[in-house]
Amino acid sequence: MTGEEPDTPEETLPELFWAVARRLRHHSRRTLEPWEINPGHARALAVLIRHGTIRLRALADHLHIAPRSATEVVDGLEDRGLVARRPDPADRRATLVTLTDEGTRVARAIRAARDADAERFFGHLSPADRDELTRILRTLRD
Amino acid sequence: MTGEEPDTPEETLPELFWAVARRLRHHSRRTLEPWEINPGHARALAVLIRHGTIRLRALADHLHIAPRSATEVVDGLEDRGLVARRPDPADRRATLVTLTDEGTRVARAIRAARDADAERFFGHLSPADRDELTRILRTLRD
DNA sequence: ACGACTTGCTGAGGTTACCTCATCATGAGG
DNA sequence: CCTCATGATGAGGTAACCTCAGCAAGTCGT
Repeated sequence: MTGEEPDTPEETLPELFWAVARRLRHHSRRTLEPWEINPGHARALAVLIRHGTIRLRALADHLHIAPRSATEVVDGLEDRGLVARRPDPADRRATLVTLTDEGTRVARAIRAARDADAERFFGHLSPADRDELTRILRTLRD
Repeated sequence: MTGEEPDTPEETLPELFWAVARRLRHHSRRTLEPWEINPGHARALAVLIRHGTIRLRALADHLHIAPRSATEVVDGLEDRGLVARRPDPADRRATLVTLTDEGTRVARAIRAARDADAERFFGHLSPADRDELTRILRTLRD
């Protein structure tokens, strides 16, 4: 018997928004489980597959974290054999981070799984509603 | 010159959603600044003003955190003089958490500020779009 | 009315995902 | 070259969670 109660609804827009965010986060956490990879690592893989080989600093910028923190993320991915570091020939201070073959495979698989998951999550909406939502969210983002 | 680039848009719905969540979070963090209160404490105050005096355990359930963690949140609020603990007359194991006068005042002020903030944030939308968004988010939450 | 179990809170200590600051090698401009 | 800026990282810190153990107090079966 868990003590959980169905929290009072209270429909302000931010609260609704966060309730959905919560569900979406849980969803995507479950999606990542098969790879035993955490959200931070998954985000890094997504950046790498989108931008290709980039400097650690650039990776940090894309992830909106400090360079020092990116070092740790890359350490983790390197330990798992998903990325490799190599010196930047153009600047010997810098290190380039690049996906290994395994990393590329995993990154692609995760992206596919994420897409499928988004489909399940937003698929309950009619196509019209999805367009509406997209349009409205875009307004809010800018 | 910050190294920030305007991240590639890439309009999948989850990404859009998280981009908005990000903005909303920053917004509400700034809203809380005047009270030098963190989001966790603010959430607890919101629960307390909504539900009145409740057991620590119940507070934990509403916040979706472990009872042990609620102990810490209450410690923090008690240090700031915003809540008080008192024994539950109905069960001497339990402690009731209650807002002090100051806590009530702060909680109300924060709620007002949050409402105003939500107004600023979602106010860019037409009333029709707000209704649409509310309806769609409600669908996604359930 | 007593032993067995459960529940409510909290001390001790751990984890995760970040952070800053100092350091060192390297690069760029006067 | 000398000064200053930049890229990565070691050292160490913090916030917000967690689990587990322990203690006091409630509940239940007999």
